Amino acid sequence: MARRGEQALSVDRSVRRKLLAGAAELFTRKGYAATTVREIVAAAGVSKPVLYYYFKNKEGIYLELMRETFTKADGLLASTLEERGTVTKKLMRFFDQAFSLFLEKIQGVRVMYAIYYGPHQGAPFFDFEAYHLRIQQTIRRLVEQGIRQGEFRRGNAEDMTWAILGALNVAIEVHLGHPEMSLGRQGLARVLKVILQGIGARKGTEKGARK
Amino acid sequence: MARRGEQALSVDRSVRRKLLAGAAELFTRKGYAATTVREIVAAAGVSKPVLYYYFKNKEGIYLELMRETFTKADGLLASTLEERGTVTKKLMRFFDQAFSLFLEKIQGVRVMYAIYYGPHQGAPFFDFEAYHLRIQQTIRRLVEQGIRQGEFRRGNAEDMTWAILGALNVAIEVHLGHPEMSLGRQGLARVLKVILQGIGARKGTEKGARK
DNA sequence: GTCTATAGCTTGATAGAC
DNA sequence: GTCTATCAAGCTATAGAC
Repeated sequence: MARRGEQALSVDRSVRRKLLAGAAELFTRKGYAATTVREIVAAAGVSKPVLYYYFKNKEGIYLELMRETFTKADGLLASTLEERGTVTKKLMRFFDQAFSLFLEKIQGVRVMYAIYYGPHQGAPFFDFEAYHLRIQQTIRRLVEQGIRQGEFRRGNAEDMTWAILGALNVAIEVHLGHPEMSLGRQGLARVLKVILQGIGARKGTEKGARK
Repeated sequence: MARRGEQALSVDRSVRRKLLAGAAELFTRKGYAATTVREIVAAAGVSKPVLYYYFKNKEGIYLELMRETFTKADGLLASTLEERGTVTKKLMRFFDQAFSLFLEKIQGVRVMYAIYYGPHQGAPFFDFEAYHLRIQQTIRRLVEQGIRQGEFRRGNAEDMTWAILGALNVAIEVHLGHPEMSLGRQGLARVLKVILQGIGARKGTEKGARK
């Protein structure tokens, strides 16, 4: 049963992926509501029942697509908090991996953006907010840690969090709209550094920094 | 002719505004394609020909909505560059006014976001990119000016531009998704300060700032 | 089961009266 | 400036042939 299971799984994976990829492309281009199950299965080169086998229905494939897109992000958030080293290092690594993850799951992210900022189109509820919040809180904890450890300037942790998050947001959104002028991982790292230089405490000038 | 013109204009304005506001609300909630001319005129409490009188057609009201949303932004960009004073002051003032403008035209911005990140839905082309680019270039010029004048640290102007723009983006997007936790004008000003403190040159420590 | 023709509805748009 | 009445084009659903 194990062998059959594995074999089935590999075939499974291939068709499953095709369906998910096709659905993502169609959801992005035409929107969730305007995309028909027919089109999805046609794009994957399979028949309708195949979709209903792997996913319960159109809602199911959408939810699975969102789940698949965000599930790795959750792991990244958890591992970031557990990491050791300076907060600066943690943030740099987190941004680098988060951006890589974004690139890997960009089709899913596109669908997310369309649903989040556009009309719901009857798409089933998926808790995007929870992820936004978790990312924000992770960064905030890092910032607070940085302040406690004297690595960052004493100041409003909330404001610093938004400044940092802004860099990730901008990198993602530039890439979504203009992939050809994307900052890329290196660019994002540089922008983050620009911001951290403002947040990082400078040795010997802890106070009196502002005029 | 002046008097008649004025009178006509004031009545005009009222119905026009109602149509534009209703259209914005519907485009946001249901999407451009799914919104019918009938719904728009019903929301404004007028009959169909009224819409065709003020705007050429459905595309026309959409384009006018976008034009109305972005036209003031253009003036703001121009006046910002002409202003006098420190670059920091200019940036602070620009962000404050840009955010106020965003709040004033938030319905139009919502429609823009939906079209930009979502499916086009057959909406006529509107050059959002041009505005994004113009905002980016304005900030970039300010940054370069700041560097030239010794007000900002010598560094990659592009990276600094993205860091700054990130703050505005975040403030706008938080407000769009969670108006109740909006940074507001004050919050945005604080976040911008956080970033500028990193970009601004510190007196007497021009070099050797980083470890 | 599958395809196709068509009836009926909805849509964007206009003519002409007031 | 605004309305009623109406149009043509396009879509959806389905009856009925195969």
